[in-house]
Amino acid sequence: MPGRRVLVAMSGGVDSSVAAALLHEQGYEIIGATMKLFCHGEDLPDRPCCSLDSVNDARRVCQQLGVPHYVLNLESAFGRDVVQDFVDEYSRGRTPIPCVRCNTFTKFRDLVRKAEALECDWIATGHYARAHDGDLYRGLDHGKDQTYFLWGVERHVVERLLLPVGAQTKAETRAIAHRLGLEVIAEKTESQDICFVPDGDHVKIIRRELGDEAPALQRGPFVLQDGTVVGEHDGYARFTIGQRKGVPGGFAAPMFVVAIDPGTRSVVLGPREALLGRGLIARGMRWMCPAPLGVGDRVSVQHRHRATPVAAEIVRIDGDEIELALDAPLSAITPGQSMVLYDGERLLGGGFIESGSAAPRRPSLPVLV
RNA sequence: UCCCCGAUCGUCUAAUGGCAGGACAGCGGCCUUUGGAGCCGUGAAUCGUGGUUCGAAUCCACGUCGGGGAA
Repeated sequence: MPGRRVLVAMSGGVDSSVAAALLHEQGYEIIGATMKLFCHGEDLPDRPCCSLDSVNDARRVCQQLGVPHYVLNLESAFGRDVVQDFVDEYSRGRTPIPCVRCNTFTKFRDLVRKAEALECDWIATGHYARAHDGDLYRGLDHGKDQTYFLWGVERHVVERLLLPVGAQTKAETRAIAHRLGLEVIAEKTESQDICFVPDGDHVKIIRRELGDEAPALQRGPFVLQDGTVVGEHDGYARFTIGQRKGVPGGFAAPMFVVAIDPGTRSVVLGPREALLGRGLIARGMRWMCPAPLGVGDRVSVQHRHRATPVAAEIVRIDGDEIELALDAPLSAITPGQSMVLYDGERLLGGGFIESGSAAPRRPSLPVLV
């Protein structure tokens, strides 16, 4: 019989502050915790999360609620599991998704550890998602749904997870913040950019970690799919599949990055149609649902944040590798990004995209014997 | 040292005597807890100097630059 003590992850933003306040209102015993994931050096103002200001905002909300507040220093784990991977992925010509790795390897894992140390019965966050009996469902406000970033959280964590804002809209959350007197944070802007990249320039991080000589930061050719060289770029780490910004002009139609080849440092360009794929392979597959699905099962796949999911069939599973045949083509299937499987609103699991393919693997047809 | 051909936004190009237009790139905004995309908005050019003409990117002369040819 679980009690009422809950450890709330508080970033200092609107969502997690309201989450804490709502649970407090409902009679839970709240303990606030702010995770310090990295050090910005000389602290930058107005960072939506992880800045000194944010820690102070979270502390202030806890004071207002009259509850304790802890700061968890997770800098070394975050550096190892998130920042290092971020840099490695770019070096390999892939596009990392640090938010997923942070949720999977840092945030929730250490939050649970701290919750156990404090003998909490529950943990809570300000994510727009809904948890019921160990399953995770999309946030009621589909425009704000964050399940795409949460597929790596383990089921036993979800079983103890409270997500108070997941069943309401962002507008409602802000309204509640005002009602509860959380004026300072009620109108904070949405967090954006990668939290450990202060000014949105991720190349700086790569340079800091790998130095100016890193191959991913050296000049290289822009080439068309037939091999024609059409220009020069300042480092393939500045590009991702589907990107249009920064590619040379002079074509009749917009051109997009369709591939990155770290071996030759080539950034391959092609028209919009060249981005379409009917097959997808992912690795690091994790299932959140109690019983993993198998070959022949049908799912709904989302291959990037805020993309519309498409129906697909599982055509192969080898260990943690999975291959899907898509009913409809997806654009810009990007190695390194997440693909998340759903059954309607319910999150089934996810993995990291290894590759897409133009032609789907032949779906398994029923064999008549 | 002669003869051709060419030169228009950052790029590719349209306008062949009548307001220099488009595409792509750029920039700004919206959107967004990754990177992108998308949507809305926006700045940007006739190689130079003369001449012809009511009017020149367009015709003429000279020059500059680029490409090709010529002992």
